[in-house]
Amino acid sequence: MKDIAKIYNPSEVEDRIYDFWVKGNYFHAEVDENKKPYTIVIPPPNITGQLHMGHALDNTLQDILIRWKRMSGFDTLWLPGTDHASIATEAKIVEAMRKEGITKEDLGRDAFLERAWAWKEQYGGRIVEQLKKLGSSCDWERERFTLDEGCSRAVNEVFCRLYEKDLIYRGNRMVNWCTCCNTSISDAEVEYEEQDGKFWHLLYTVKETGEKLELATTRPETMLGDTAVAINADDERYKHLHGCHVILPLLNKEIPIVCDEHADMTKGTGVVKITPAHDPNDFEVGLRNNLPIVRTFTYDGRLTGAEDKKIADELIASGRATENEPEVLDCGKYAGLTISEARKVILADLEAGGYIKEVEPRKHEVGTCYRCHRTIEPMVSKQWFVRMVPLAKPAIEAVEKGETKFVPERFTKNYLNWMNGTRDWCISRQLWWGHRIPAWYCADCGEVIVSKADVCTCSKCGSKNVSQDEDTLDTWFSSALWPFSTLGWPDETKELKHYYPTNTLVTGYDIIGFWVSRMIFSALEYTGQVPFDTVLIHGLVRDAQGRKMSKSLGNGIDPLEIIEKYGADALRFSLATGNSPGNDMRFLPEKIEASRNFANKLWNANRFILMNLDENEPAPHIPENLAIEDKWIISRFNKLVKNVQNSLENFELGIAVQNLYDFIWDVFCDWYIEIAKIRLNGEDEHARNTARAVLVYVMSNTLKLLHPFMPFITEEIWLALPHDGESIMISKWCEYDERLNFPAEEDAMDLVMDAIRAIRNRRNEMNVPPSKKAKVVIVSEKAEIFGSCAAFFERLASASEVELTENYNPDGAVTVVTDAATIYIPMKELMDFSKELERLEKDLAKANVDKEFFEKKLNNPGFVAKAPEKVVAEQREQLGKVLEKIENLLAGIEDIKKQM
RNA sequence: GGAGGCAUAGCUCAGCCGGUAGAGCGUCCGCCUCACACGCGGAAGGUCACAGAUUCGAGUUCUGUUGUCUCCACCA
Repeated sequence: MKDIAKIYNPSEVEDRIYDFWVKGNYFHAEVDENKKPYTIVIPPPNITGQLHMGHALDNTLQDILIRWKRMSGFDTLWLPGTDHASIATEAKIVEAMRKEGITKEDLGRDAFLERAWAWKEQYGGRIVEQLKKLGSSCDWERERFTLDEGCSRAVNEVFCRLYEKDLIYRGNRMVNWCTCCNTSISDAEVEYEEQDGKFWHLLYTVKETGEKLELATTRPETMLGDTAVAINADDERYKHLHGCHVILPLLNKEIPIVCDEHADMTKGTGVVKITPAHDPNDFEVGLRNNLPIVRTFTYDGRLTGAEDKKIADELIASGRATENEPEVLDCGKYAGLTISEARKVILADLEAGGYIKEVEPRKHEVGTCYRCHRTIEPMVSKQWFVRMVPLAKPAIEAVEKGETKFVPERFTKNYLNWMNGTRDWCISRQLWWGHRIPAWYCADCGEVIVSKADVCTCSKCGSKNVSQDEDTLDTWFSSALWPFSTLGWPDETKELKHYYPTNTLVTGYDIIGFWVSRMIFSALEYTGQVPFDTVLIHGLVRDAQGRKMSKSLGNGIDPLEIIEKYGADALRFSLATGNSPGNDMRFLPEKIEASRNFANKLWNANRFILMNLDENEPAPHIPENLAIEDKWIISRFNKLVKNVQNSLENFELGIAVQNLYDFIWDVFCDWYIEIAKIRLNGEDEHARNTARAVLVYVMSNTLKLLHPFMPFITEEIWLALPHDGESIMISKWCEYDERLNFPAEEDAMDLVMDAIRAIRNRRNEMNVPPSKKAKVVIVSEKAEIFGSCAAFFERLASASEVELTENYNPDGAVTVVTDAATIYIPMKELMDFSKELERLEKDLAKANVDKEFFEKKLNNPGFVAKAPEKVVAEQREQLGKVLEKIENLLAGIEDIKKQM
């Protein structure tokens, strides 16, 4: 028999096993109409990304589900891929170029895209390799990329269809503008941060009455773009000003006082300055009151000047301007200043002119870009939008009807809130890396042509002077199509028919709005079906202090380092343990060590079994002539199968893993293996064979249940044991079998184990070392059971011999009482009678408390009448046990007293 | 302002359908027992945040309070 290391070394095993699986082609899915499909599409990680704990958790959960379903006989597909992550990737490339002293504009679009693809080639594969280290059993042959040909085709198809249905439109709207990334971003991409700001109270002079009108603002630098001030129509303070005007300071421009519901009488002075081009609310006020929209900021965050004005004026003069086209102001002396510089200069000028009444400190939430965390500027800009109301409606209904379920259920509400509140989705981005918008503009007649195919000629005027929109689509636009674009949509492929709709989507609660909701409405619109039946939501992995892991804090834990040090199985096990759906979890070093120890325990249990096997040990089976302990462990294992199955079906992976841990460690290793040693070391060959067969049967099948959680070590061990089939990952999942329940043996073992524990406990209390063996005398009505298990006491309770008797006349014996037996250990030299008496009386007091508890319950007519029969019977049984124990204790006390 | 999570042993967390509270780590005691010291045996430690309600019975359901965290909206 070859040497097996005492300590399991995952790094020696994991890569080898992964290669073995890949060679066996076990991850690959081929449409099999005879099998029920089970499909998961991976949340595609960004190509710029490195595997972090969030990915590790997300993919561990997916791999557990997919491996379980694969073993359960489903035609399983786990479809992997990566996301081009337009803004994040472009930012990284631009940053890298900056270090070389090159800008995007230097390169031009085509050369830039070449660089981007090269980047993708270089880094896109990295995260995939990292997912493999984790053990992910994805079908790598079907790996996709959101910017690959198929996905791009789906994107164009969708864009055109939505445009034809007027669900996509282009227009001047208020958008969130990042002056750093130089692009618009969607509402979902804005993160609000509390900042210390100031509240400036300004004085605008009313032209007609000469009075000073006080209004307050947090953004004085936008005042050059003011085109009105608003008051509430019902505000008694300002009724005399209806129809009047104010003189805008610094510009000396006359702007109207308008009445609008937006002006809140209860806030501040009730007067609001209106800047339609640079504030979302003011934009709405502007539309309602037909106010001019005057843009004073450039898209790269400076104040507009003569050149900017000229361009805008030309556009307006050409007649090409569309609805809500903003005018542009030449800001004169302020032109070219950055927005923050402008604030200082404008404030200084207002101060000098006596226009500032007071300055008040104020905390407020400022919108920042989720990518670069710079302040977002609200800007009126011409962008493409998806009309959300008609699309959201069916998506809300489908979830309300339960066609897609969230686990845990509470996230349904989260989703519905998001869907109900969502505004039109700004989908165009001023970026190059992404799906270019399939729209062409005719320079001669202004026609907009949206087309799947490239356009060279204007369909309206025949001009060749057409050019494609420079912008690309929001990266989430393609992610939204992921569950079906990856299966070949818009073609009716056999994969799409078989694997779609997918089954489980596993993701974090942080992207329900970004991604989950968009997949649901997209799928309903284009495929007429929900994209998945269940969304399994998990929480964030936090650091030991409960903080979010982040780059800036530097508190992230690298899963790859953990894998290297402890093994992927230990990492996966840690992430699955104690994890309940939707809840955040902390990553503690102790936990990973505990998981590593568990793997090692398993390794050594197997080492023990292998050491005892014959060379020609038969494959796992249940042998004849089972001993009581065999029936007990088989019965317990059968229960484990049921529990694990139930837990997995309810997505309670943390509970499943806990059941496995307890069974393997506490039940199988600490009891069954120890007891099996009796027969293994004995002379009876039949008994030896039986014990070996049961060890192999239970171990091998338990490994199957554990395999989804710890794929590597279970495969390594399973292959080392006698086995049928080539790999555990394609072996048949265990099924609960009513015929393998042995309740009588379970009860009997409970009595015996209880007695063994009681003896150990008492010996410990008396500081008797395990090496000091002592005779054990058992007095019990269930002598037969104890008789058949006598050897267990020798092995596990330091018994030198076991005597069963109906009457025992103790002469200096320690008394140990359980509800099934009174046990005497003659150890006269160690006896202290008064202490012994004290102990027994203490036990008696405790037993009497228990007795009262159950009696009170059972004497309660309400309980007996209303509680389920089963519960009443259980309580009666408990009481019976307590009464027996009391009887045994009283007898023991009598004996002691006699001897004193 | 709206919505939601969490509050259980010293620490980190489980606890599904309501029926005298569990794990890991830590602590204490004893063991190198022929698979494993990444181990074995034993012990201590909890008014399950607080107050009500429902129920024969509540850590578990409902209402409120407090603390804490998160998401969404808004703040001119």
